Amino acid sequence: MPVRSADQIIHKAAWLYYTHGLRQDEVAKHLDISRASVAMYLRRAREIGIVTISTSTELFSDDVLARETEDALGLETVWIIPEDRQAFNPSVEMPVVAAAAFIELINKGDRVGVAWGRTVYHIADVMPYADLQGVAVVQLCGNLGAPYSYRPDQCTTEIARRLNAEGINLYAPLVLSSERLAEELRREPVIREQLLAITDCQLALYSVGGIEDDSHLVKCGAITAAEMHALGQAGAAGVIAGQLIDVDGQWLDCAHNRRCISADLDSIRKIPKRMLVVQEDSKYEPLVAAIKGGFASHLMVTASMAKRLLKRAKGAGLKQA
Amino acid sequence: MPVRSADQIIHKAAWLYYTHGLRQDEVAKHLDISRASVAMYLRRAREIGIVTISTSTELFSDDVLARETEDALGLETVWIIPEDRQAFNPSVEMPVVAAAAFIELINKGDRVGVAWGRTVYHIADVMPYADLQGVAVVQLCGNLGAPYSYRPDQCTTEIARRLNAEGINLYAPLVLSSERLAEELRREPVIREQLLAITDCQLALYSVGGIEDDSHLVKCGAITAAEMHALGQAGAAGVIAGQLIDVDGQWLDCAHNRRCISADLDSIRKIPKRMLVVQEDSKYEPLVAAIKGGFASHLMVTASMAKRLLKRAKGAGLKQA
DNA sequence: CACGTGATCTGACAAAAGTCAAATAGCGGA
DNA sequence: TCCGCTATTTGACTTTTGTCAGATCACGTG
Repeated sequence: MPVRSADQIIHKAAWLYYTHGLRQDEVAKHLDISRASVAMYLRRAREIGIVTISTSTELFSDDVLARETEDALGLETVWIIPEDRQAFNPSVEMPVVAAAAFIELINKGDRVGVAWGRTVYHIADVMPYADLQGVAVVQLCGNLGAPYSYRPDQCTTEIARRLNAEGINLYAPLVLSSERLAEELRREPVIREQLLAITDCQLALYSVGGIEDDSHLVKCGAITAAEMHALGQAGAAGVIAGQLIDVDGQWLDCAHNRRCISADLDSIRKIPKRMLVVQEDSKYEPLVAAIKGGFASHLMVTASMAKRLLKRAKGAGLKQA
Repeated sequence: MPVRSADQIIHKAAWLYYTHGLRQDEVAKHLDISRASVAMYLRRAREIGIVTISTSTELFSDDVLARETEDALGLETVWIIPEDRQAFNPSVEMPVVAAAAFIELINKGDRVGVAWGRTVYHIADVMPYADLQGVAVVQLCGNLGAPYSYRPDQCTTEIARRLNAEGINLYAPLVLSSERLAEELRREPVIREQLLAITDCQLALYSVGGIEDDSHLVKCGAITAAEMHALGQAGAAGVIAGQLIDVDGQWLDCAHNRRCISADLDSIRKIPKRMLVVQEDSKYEPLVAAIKGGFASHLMVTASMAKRLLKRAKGAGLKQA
């Protein structure tokens, strides 16, 4: 066997086939071997990794990153928001792209759940108008007076309005002053039904909250900064639909969560398409927790965030359970 | 049509198909579209150029260069000798690789022509031993006493010996003192037959000579340095099988050529596989002439030479006629 | 609101690619 | 030099893919 002749012929066959677009029998004729051999060489070429989806051109680098992140994290779809590009601000563009992607995920007759947060509201704010009759937009978490102009029910209502869909609000506060009251309210038929109906959603849209002092729950007055600190000590890692989750994405057994009226985390996990949109790169830890907890099947993040996730996944093996 | 969703689905389909190796119907199921659409997206992906032969990994960069050079110059096979790699000296390695590649080109019962020169001798010197009975190694050009230890007949003989093949020497001088004598000798039946038989060769091996003062013809005393200078002025660009060619690779009408006993250039051009091996990067112009003249179907050069050829071909369009 | 436009789906057929058992060739060791 | 081993190659067969015409659908327009 002469020097590299084995690789040589494999590479040449792959070149003629993939770059020149010849048929296998043409390649065979060209190299004076049988077509079956060409098929074999091509299989090897693929195994070796000679043939790849274009990564060389800058054009597709984000797409490749998206695909790799999907594979590494076991997600169905990942959207990457480029950031290096000048005049391209994730905090402005991401909601627009997210809204478009979100609409794409909706099928006729679907029931879609919408949680709450700055990100979700921003998405609602740029949601294109569409005619999705027969679609129902349901509120995933209880209400809460907000220091800014977006309350959970407003998100739901606004999205439903824009999509010309039915809006189904949850007529309950997000947090109650006592566990007992929360428990009782949850048992109320109206509320109970609505919470149960969440399992029927085909699609959910939410972000994940942080547990810093400037977190949404703190700003809205649902939790004091001091309490949040304590919760962080107790293992809280992020917020999903108003509820705290630990580093593994599991429901955190704490006073706040017990006093919460919101979608049961397991109900959310059962929703087939769970679209998680994260704008801020600072939400890395909450995001990791959310992914671990299985709260994302569809994820939209910045390129740098995706790279961090990918790096971590490759190193340790962060897969959703 | 949402932001980039068109490209998005094309890229994803290509990813699942090419990287994950899913079948088209599996991809279709995954993306919830018809198989026909998958086929369409994949076609577009190929058209756009999403699928490529790996160029990212250093591993194959030389192979890619080889394929590109083949394409640009219309050659059948190009071998690249890497040079950047440390402890890899083209002048040492190339003959070894050339010898191996040369043997690969020989088929049972073939008649192979061998010309003469430092390069060819070096190849002969490292030619592996093989048992190629039924193969004939024929000498392409007349003999010439050499200042070093390699004469044309020695090249032929040595290669034939190593390959255990039949050696057919050309019993004539390369250059005669008069055109008349050369003409008469060419008409001699023995010589004539042998020269005609060159057309029957399936394979030829040679290098291309330069026209500098240190060129082989000058060193061997066939041409004086002064004559060579004049020939250069007259349009000589290189030497093939002892004969001068112009910049277009055409036979140069000059005294030397007319006094030469060697393979007719057209006979050489008719040989299906013409393996041209060039070690020195300084032979760029002669090489270009040789390629233009159609003297190469198989070419072995250094990476830097290939790059120069490629650059030129891309710019101007240097294709063999 | 009918219309045209462009994209996608369906189903079916032809073409190409994948696969496998058996034949063959190359290669090292006895 | 012969033998047996392994890896490659072949030819025949099955599966997958490419492609087409017509139907359908979404969407923007006059």
